[in-house]
Amino acid sequence: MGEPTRLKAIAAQLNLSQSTVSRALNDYQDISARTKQLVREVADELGYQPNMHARRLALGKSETLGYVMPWQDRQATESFLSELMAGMAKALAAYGWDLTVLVPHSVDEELELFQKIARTRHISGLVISRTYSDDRRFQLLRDLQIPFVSHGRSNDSNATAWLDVDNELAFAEMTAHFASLGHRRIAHIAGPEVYNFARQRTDGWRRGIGEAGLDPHSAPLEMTDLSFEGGKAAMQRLLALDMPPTAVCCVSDVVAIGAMQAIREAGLVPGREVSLVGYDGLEIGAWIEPPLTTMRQPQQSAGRRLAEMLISLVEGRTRPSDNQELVRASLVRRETANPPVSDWSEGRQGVRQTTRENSGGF
Amino acid sequence: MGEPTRLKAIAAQLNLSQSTVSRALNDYQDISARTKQLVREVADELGYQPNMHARRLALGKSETLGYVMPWQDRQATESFLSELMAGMAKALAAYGWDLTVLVPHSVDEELELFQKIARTRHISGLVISRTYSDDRRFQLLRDLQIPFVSHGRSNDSNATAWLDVDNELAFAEMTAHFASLGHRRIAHIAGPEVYNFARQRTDGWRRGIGEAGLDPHSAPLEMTDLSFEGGKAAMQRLLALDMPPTAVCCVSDVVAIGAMQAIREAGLVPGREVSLVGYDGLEIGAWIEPPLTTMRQPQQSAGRRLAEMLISLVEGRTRPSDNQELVRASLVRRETANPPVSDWSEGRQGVRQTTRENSGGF
DNA sequence: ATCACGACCGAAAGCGTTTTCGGTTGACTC
DNA sequence: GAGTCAACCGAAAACGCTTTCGGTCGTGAT
Repeated sequence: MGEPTRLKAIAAQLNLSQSTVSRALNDYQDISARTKQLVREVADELGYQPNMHARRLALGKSETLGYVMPWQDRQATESFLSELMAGMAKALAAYGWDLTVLVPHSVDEELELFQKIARTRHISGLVISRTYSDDRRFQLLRDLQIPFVSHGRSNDSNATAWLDVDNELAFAEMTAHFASLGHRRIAHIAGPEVYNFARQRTDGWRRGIGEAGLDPHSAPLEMTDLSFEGGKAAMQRLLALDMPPTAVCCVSDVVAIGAMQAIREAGLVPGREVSLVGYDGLEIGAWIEPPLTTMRQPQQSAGRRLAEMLISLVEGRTRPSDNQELVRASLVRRETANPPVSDWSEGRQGVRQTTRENSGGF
Repeated sequence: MGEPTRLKAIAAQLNLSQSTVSRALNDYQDISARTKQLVREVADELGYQPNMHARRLALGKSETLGYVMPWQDRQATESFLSELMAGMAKALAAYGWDLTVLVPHSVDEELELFQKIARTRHISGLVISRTYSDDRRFQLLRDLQIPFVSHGRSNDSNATAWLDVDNELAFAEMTAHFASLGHRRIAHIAGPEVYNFARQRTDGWRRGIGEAGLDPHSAPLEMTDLSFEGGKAAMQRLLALDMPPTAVCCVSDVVAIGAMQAIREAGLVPGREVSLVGYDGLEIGAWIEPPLTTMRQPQQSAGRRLAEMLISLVEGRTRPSDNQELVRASLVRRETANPPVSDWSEGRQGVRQTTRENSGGF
């Protein structure tokens, strides 16, 4: 209680000047070891903590990073956001830096926010996420000379700092996994193309299809938004095909859970007639029936890396292009990815309204 | 690009002194309307934004609030955390304040963190959550004279600021709801007593039991931790009772979802032989089979209120005890709360290993 | 004994605001 | 036409830190 102890107080107590104390605490070379020792002792005893504002004003830097929270489409991101942020905050705390969260209501407001930050400079670096394939933010942040790292790449991220999962590899592997289980009709429920990660995942799936010796052009592909309802509707469309898929690579867990619902409502069981794999590694996936097989990337360590990269950028120790990191997602085997059951879809043909020729191919 | 514009620059451009410009921007009375107008125009044109550190140093306050993220037990809280934080951040942004997130690893570290904040004062107020019935933080924060508001009450929160859901009312209503549907054996799966909200919910359930004319002492009560597994295990214990409940009030959605799993594994269907209601209003509850009935409180507006209360505390406009707010949770009717089916448990008696007398009671 | 030179420290100038305290105008009173 | 009083503005101190620039020692070399 009372007033916090300032530099002045500890200087007075030791009959030293304020500047000496400051340099002692900052480990300057021109202060004797003995003095440093003394100063540190008294500082500890008095519980000295520097006034951040004074410090940051003098230093001209803020030691504060901002995380731009993706908020336009609440649903999909929510669940692991806090984990990511916790990872960042913990890493920053180790350096004595702060994390402030920024919540723009719209894209335009986000760009305005950047302008403002460029002027106040009270936030010295930004982490952005939910990157688009065409993402205006990259150009703007470069122009404004705000250090930043993106969680996810973009067409415009060749020379900037980023941390991304290898989405393409993940979905190629996912597809290969299905192929190795014996599936031949492996569909993909894709997310909106504007999101770069959605495009990457589709690319990965397509690559996997090709590598499995299947035809990418005839492989079933449905697009949807990143929601439960979207996944459900997309799956319904897939089930209405002449040759429904026996396996589905879903762009996200939430979408996959929606797809499972559609499968059940069609009188089938997820993981039997139709296998599926989600993406994100949401814990809830383990709680549904049957538990959803998925792919996970560790969010907390991602947060840590993002923070570390950004700090080194702000400090000028590295260049943006030195901070590009691709991490690998890993498969979380649960119960929705199994070998195909033999020809269930033929049995269903009778049930369906329209009966066309099964187009050849596979 | 280039240097941000400072007060000095706009003063020079207008042949005014720096202090005049400052006062003009802050709408002091001793500056002529004309001058104010001029200053504001030039400021806009140059895109002036004050240097936060200088401002906060001069003002002696930080215009930054901290949110202490509950991190000890990751699981249960995660999902709506980001929503809460978004609510806070948005509200703060309207005042030009910042939100920084704090992630202590342990209780002790949290207390240390408070000490540090008390000295640096670079965070002028705290929002804490996950309150315990006996919560040391309240006493400490008062001693340190750090303005704070808690999201949830405690034994020690009579004179401090808080925002809480009326947990007791919610669970009393939940229980009454079951009673009105015709249930007589209404159980409760409770959370750890250390959490104040868990205790409140148990109290509410007990009150509801009494108000329904049932006997609180013989009503089935199981405690567990706030996890899927915990809920599952607790439900298994309830199902092993001589007279299993036909309805269960669950302390949280996650616990309820675990309970549903146990019900299914016992060959029963949630919402038929055993009804249940969760708490939290998680979206995922709508995605499982059958969709989980639950109770919800709006997280985002809670965040907003927490921020507003804390600002007014920091500004000294109100006293802590003026900021106590109880909000009401509302029932989200989905499909797991239905009238009891007639005497399913008698049929099960044969299946069970031990067959005791059904004790009379109700 | 002088000079140079490190080693160590103090004085003081910033950093960019806010705010107090006077000081200069002009109009208005009597 | 001297005095009063607003109205309006500038100078300067303060906030608490960092950092530059000298300055004072004692030591060793000359």
